[in-house]
Amino acid sequence: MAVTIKDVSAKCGLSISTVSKAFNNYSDISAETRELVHRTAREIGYYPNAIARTLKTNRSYNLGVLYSDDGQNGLTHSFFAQVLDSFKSECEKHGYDITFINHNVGWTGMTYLEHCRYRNVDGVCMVCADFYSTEVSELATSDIPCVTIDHAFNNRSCVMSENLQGVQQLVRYAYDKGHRKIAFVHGQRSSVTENRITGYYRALNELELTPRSDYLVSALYDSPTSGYQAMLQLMKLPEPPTCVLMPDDHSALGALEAAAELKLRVPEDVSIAGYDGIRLGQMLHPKLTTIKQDTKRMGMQAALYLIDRIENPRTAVSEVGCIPTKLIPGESIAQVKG
Amino acid sequence: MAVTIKDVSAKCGLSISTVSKAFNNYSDISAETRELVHRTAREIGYYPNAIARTLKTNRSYNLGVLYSDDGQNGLTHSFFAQVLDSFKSECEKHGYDITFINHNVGWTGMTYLEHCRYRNVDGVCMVCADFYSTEVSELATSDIPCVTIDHAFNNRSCVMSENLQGVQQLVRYAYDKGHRKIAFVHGQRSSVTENRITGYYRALNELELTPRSDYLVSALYDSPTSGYQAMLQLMKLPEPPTCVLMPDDHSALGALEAAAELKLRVPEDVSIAGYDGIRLGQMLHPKLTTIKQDTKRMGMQAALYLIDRIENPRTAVSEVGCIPTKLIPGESIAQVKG
DNA sequence: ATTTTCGCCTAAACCGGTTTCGATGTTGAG
DNA sequence: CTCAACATCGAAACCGGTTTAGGCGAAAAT
Repeated sequence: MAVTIKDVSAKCGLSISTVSKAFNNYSDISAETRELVHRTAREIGYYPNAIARTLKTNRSYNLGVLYSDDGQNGLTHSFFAQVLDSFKSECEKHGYDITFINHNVGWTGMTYLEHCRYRNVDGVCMVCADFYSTEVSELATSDIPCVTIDHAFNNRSCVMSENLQGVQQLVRYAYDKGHRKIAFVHGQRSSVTENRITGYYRALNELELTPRSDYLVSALYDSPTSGYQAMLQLMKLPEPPTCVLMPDDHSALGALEAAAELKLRVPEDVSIAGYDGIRLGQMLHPKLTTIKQDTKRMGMQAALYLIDRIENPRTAVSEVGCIPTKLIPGESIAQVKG
Repeated sequence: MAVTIKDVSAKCGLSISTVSKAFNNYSDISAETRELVHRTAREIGYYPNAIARTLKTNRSYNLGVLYSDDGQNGLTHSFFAQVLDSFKSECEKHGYDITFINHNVGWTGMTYLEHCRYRNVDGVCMVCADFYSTEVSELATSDIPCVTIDHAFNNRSCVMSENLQGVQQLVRYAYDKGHRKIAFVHGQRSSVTENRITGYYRALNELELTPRSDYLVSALYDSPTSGYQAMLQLMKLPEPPTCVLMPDDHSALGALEAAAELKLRVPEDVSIAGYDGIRLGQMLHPKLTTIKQDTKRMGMQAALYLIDRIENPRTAVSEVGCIPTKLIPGESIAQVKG
């Protein structure tokens, strides 16, 4: 059914090798022949088959994307979806397709690394994965080029959102608005969380506020329910905070819900901030104060790093890209009188 | 680097063919030999390479996913993301990976069909695509098994959300709440839109309400801005509707915004409904009245249909699956006094 | 004892390309 | 006129599997 290199070679009256060389711009093919081959190929709709090419060259022009699908929401996760979307379009510009790497395929479970070899991916990008698992680090330390997002492995390229600075900026913003009792709700253990907590403490320190252990609360990312509970917990304190920084916008929605239930007006009675800058945050009343991550640039940068490592294995060094965040003032942090 | 069938055959002292056959459960391999092969494979971590297998068998265990990435938000589109997520996990259960099909890869543009052949996908699922384009229908009428979601091609399997019934149900709900001036805002031209408009008219007809052309407004899917404008347009009418049905939840958010700007309370002054049932709709005040589409089941069903066509090319017939929707009452449609 | 049948395994072709190496004809230098 | 250099092209090996056709020894049938 599909048209192969044989069809082209037959139609041109040339050998298969010559056609292949013409397509790969070998220097020992005359300009006319090359032209003839290309014209004929276009005529009969020939494209070299990726599978066959891969088998011989071991270059699939296929990149793996690894994320933890164990969590309830994989592709639905808005941060991940945005990064992925951008990563994907950059890859396509360079002629790469993408494939999801997982360990639940059909048979007896393959590991991530095995899945990568099974599909001959040229490289792999890891986002929102469980970076502490042995399976992930096995892949990270393998010979397969890889880039990580929001986590740094030794000697591997990575793209980091400036989480530390982001939270710092947010705390300062709250401080400038007159808040002194600023609580921080953090997500699950991860590099991101660690950086954000560090940012929180660093900001408090800078502003000469004494950290209180009851103002540091644990919750889950992307979970309104969990955010709801964290908010309740904080508001029940004998001395509740006047401003609460949530792990992300979705959990902030849970916090807003909790505030509403407690008959607390936002931001008059209590201030709340999110993180991520999802579109819907700006459609709320009050508009959500939040930190916008530049997901578009993160995905693009990751793709560029990865492709660079693949196409220039010698010269390419592992790079670390820091992508700046941006504070979106919104209206959910109120000005407090001194 | 990677371990191949040769390594297994060498270690077992068997020929390559025997190893291959042992792996593919050929009957002319003794139980002991088969056992030996499998054990050795497990020991040295061998998995048959998908690329090599595909080349010979023309079965890639790879499925294409086609969606229109021309729109601004591809993977970010919440309906699409949900369907895809479910489709993907069902595929993985059956040992299939997925690849995105597009026509922007590297070179001179391949068509969708060419991309499918280029990657040897076993089948392709089309969602949120431009079903009216020649390129898409070329693929749909090719010999590659395919399944569509929310659009029916002749003689091809498809999964349809019950859009007609969904809208009908929504109109009836509004009617039962006392509304008589019910406007319908629809999205871009597509089967979905056509079905929904039909559902709208059919419901009006059933309820003996006379349709008014000024109550049928055009907007865009997934666009708060567009929803905002549509809402303004409707509210400026000399005789504005008391209830507005929006194309989806996101555009409903735009409509809510417009209402707020016009100092209209929802639902006291005007009622608004969405479509899709996104999580955030239920976190608003008032909670959004909407129709929940069973995206999970849609994705799963599509995968099952597609895999069935692939694995049983003889017996499989094109099937049409209708996935029921569910009304989520919410609070954004008010009871109106007769 | 000879032939048939069977059970088990291997050799080799093949999938659709890429790439090495050599063949051929042409040209330029000596 | 001879020989080297160059420009073009093709034959064949190869990538890692699958699959067909056939080989070989042992058991069963004649």
